[in-house]
Amino acid sequence: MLPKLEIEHPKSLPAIVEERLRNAIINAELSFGQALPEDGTGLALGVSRTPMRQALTRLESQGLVVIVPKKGTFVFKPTLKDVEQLASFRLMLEINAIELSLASSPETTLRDMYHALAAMSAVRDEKGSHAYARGDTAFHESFFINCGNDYLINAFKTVSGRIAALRTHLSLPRSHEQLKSFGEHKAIVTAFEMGDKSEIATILTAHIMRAKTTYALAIEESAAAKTEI
Amino acid sequence: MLPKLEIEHPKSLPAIVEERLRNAIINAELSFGQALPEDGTGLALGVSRTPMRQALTRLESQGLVVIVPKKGTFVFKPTLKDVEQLASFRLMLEINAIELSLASSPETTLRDMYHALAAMSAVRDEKGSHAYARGDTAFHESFFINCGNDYLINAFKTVSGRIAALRTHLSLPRSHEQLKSFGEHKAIVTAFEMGDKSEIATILTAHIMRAKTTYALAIEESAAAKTEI
DNA sequence: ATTCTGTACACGGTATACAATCTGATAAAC
DNA sequence: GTTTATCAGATTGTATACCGTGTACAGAAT
Repeated sequence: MLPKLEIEHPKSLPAIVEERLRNAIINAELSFGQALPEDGTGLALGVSRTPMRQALTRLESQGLVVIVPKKGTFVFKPTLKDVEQLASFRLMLEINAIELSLASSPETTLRDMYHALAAMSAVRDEKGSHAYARGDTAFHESFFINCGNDYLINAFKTVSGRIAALRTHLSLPRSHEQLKSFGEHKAIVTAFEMGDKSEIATILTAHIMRAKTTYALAIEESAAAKTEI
Repeated sequence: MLPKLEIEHPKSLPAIVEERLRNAIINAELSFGQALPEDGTGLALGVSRTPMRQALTRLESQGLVVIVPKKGTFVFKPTLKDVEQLASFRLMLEINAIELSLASSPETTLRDMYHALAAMSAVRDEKGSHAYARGDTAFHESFFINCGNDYLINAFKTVSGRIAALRTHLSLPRSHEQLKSFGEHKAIVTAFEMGDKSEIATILTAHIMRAKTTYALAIEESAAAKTEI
């Protein structure tokens, strides 16, 4: 018997570009509405148009960029309607995912939630860093990783980029919100440990709807700021 | 104020190819696992590899084709696990969509459901035609069209191709199922008219789970047939 | 006869060239 | 001065050439 000597295949260029752009959008290196020309002018990635094009096509299906035929590709720009609909949709996915996780593999889910919670706790005071947001993302991902339904996971993946982008773009300046947010996360874990589904749903609803309000305010503010100028 | 005079832009080649391939997969013109080379060998679409590639990339994100690096692109091949997970996921989406439709625009939803029901009724006896399946698809789409949440619509769109493909590929030979199916659709409309949410959920669950069982059987049969040979 | 290996071929990965079209600016006409 | 016509630049749309990799088949060695 031969020992397993698996090697990792080199990632394809489109995959690398996609990941890089995704992170750039999520971490606010690129701003909403920013143009992303196919030839990569300005973004110093040394790839030709073909892989770039493919990456942009994939990002479009994740809603992170908007491709306007014959005009160009731009980073998505969230509207108030987007924020509201996204929050409702996300709530639906998360409630289903967390209930499935509770039913099928509560131990590993709990472990993953604790991990994320610890990471968030460690960086709670670092203002302006994206570490807390990453922990937040990881916390919510733990429901999906353990829910056991690949389609549900996939549905979350296609919106998680937008959710994460909203978080980093719109919630940084109000870091006192982090306190409330952290408390809610802990409450979710507690309710999960008790196996109280309706309590989980209640807290999750409050949590996500509060986040929605925060983002909605931020969007209105930035819209107001624009008309002032 | 000017009247709105929107024109439809000519569809891009990738969009045409995507739609054509999508329909071909859904209508069983292509079989599961079939290879789809980028240069279109065999498929008489006269386009070059670039738009073909883009179409395949988009179809991959809808789960209709599988792209294996350096090997090729193939029509997806549903497994038992797929069918089960897809049914659960679909059920979740549909229950949410139909409840939203009931809350926000019951009249137009009802109208759309009646339309689809009439179309199904008209072709109920044509065995082997895809007309009934199309009506079925239209019926379920009416929840999403009227639910008012674009993300929910989008999530459904990304799985509707697979659902429709399962329908045409795996349910045709058992056309006596159509009778039961038709009755369930009518029952859904009745419950919707009464505004009875829990009744809707009950029927919808039974409806989708029965479809799941049908597909699961068909897959097991075709797997058994293969090992016999 | 079976297994291994070498080679030819086919296909996807990427880069690039050329065509089509949109945008914005500038100039001309009213 | 306002409107329209024209043109230049830029950017996407599409086709294709080249390269690397995977696969299949045939031939050789055991």
